Amino acid sequence: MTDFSIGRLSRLADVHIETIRYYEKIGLLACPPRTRGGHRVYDANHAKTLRFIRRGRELGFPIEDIRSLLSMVDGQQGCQVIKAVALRQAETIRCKIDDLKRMQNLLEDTAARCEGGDTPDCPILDVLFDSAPL
Amino acid sequence: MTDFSIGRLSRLADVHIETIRYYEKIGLLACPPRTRGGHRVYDANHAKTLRFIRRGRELGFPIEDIRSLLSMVDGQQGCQVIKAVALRQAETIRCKIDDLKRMQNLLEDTAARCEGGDTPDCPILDVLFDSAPL
DNA sequence: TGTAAAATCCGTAGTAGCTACAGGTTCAAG
DNA sequence: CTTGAACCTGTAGCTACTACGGATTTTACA
Repeated sequence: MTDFSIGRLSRLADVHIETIRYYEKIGLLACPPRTRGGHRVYDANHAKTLRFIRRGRELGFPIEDIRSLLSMVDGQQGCQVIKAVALRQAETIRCKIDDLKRMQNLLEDTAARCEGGDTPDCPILDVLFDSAPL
Repeated sequence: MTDFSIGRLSRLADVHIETIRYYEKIGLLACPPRTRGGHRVYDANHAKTLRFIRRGRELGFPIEDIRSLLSMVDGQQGCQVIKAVALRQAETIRCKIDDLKRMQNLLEDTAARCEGGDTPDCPILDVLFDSAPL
């Protein structure tokens, strides 16, 4: 009832089969028991953990951070450490957003100044050839 | 006068030596002449191209896009194609920003609701265990 | 129960875009 | 002429998967 194959787990958690095996190989997801024939048999706990992992990846956590978070779930660290990891991640993301915004502005402003004609000088190329910092 | 070693080019363009050799290997940067001993000798054109590449990478262009852009510089396509590449890149970046903003909001909101105490239930973990879409 | 198709197995290699070595050679300053 | 910095090549490693090939197992149907 509560047991399912890797294919079913894949659909349940929306994670590719190969990725599930990969997570097992790197020790992120516990090895499940096997059938006599060698097929993996998962249960609800595996599914819960795998969704946790997928969710963390979606939020941009590196694998090693997710590994830490998972050990915290089992451990007794309370919230502080977890909160710290989350805020560090939020800060990392904020920096990425700022970088991307600068890129986007430069690209769109430059493209707007480009008439798209056949003139030999193109402001986009000028920007690319210009080595001023972003 | 206008000639320099790979180390000097590296400092001029702010690109690691290994990366310069990598760009040469994948055919992005022209092979420079060599000294009798086999050391690479660059000139101002190499430097200009390399800065173009670095700038493009900073703006998030994939290598293959940069390769296209470089061939356009030599070619006669005019601005249209270049503008299209730039706008496509701007759009890609906009999507990335949107994704990241959603992640950041979720992380910061959740962390704010976390008291950081030793209570067994942590809203951050709840969010991670929750499989609702972002 | 037999069989055919779908699912799963494992291991390896490939992806992007570098980075880091090891072990040797060459160049430039004094 | 020596010494130490810079350079050479080639290979392996990084992150987080993805794709493949060829064998085996499971499952659904007759």
